[in-house]
Amino acid sequence: MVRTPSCDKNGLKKGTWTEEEDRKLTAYVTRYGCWNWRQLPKFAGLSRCGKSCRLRWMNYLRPNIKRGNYSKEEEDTIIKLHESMGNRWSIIAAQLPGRTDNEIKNHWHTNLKKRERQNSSISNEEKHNTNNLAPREKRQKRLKLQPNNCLANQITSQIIDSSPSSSPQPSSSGSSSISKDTAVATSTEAYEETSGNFWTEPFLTDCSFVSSDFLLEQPFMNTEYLSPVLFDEFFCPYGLYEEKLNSNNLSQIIIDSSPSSPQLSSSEFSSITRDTAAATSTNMAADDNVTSSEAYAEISGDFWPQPFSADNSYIPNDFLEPFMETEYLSPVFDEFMCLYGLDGEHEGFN
DNA sequence: AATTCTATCAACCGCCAAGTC
DNA sequence: CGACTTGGCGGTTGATAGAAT
Repeated sequence: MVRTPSCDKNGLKKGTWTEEEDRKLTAYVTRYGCWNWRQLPKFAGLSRCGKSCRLRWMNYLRPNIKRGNYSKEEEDTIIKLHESMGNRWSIIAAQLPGRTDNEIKNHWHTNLKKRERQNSSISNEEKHNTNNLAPREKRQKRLKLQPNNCLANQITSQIIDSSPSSSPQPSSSGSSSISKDTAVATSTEAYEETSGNFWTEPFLTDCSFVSSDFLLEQPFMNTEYLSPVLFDEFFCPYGLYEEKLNSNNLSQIIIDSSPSSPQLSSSEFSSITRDTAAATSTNMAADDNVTSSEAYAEISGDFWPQPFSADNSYIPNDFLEPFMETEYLSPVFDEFMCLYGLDGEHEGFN
């Protein structure tokens, strides 16, 4: 049932995933999220293409994947949805928590298709014509199709309503991966709290488990040190951007990227975080007798492609110590600490 | 016991839409 | 505005387990 491992022309491994590879991928995505699937294998130490990693994670390693036999309710749902929507497996999967589109597709082809054939004779001319089309034509037809089925409309609109493109959220790809994976990276309790219907409602993260008063009291709120990106992300869920930015005289950058607030597009977000780095570098330059461009390079340099290799030695280690004594864990706490070389010192919290 | 057939499902492939440069 | 990149989707493949002969 598994493919024999082989390598493609670029030396990337193909075929069955080993336990070691699974461990590496799980460890990396759990800790850092999938900030870029294409780059991810390089930093996770995997000789796989990004697509393969994504597929493995989405279909097998992701938390809360339900495996094993399908209940009658699940099968009925699949059949009903397939009747109304055809092979739109991702939409069908969205209605079955824990099931992946690939798994549903396989189950359909191996079990349910036969049952449906037995139960009903296909008389619909439209269906007949559609089934005779080449895959590409089917896809084009499907994309042009205006759903006229109530159930299909209802489900599609539900999904669109919670999608990043229809609500004012950060980037579709960026934010969805951040929000999903941030939840994964959080402690178990927090993850359960934030996940709920997480996979179908990815933008409803509830961060009420940390008090904003508590954060505002922390020493780093008064510091001039500001991480270019992770600091922003760190405060993002708590809606504390404005306070922090104002405290750093960065009021020209008014942002609030909290998941429940009006959002930014990914381009807006990245330009703002770059701007934040630039502004921070100006402060650094004043303090450290370096040019702002040098400081900027130090901060932002390879930050996006290599988010955890930035040299942040300008942050004093004792700066975060009081915070490390808290029981509160931010969704990006690990990343935050890792960036400053403090990872591992707070393991007791988990 | 050996061989053939069938079912299963993880993984690959190509295409497309959206985002970015 | 066009080229390029990325993530996501659905169709398909192919190795293997288990059943049938």
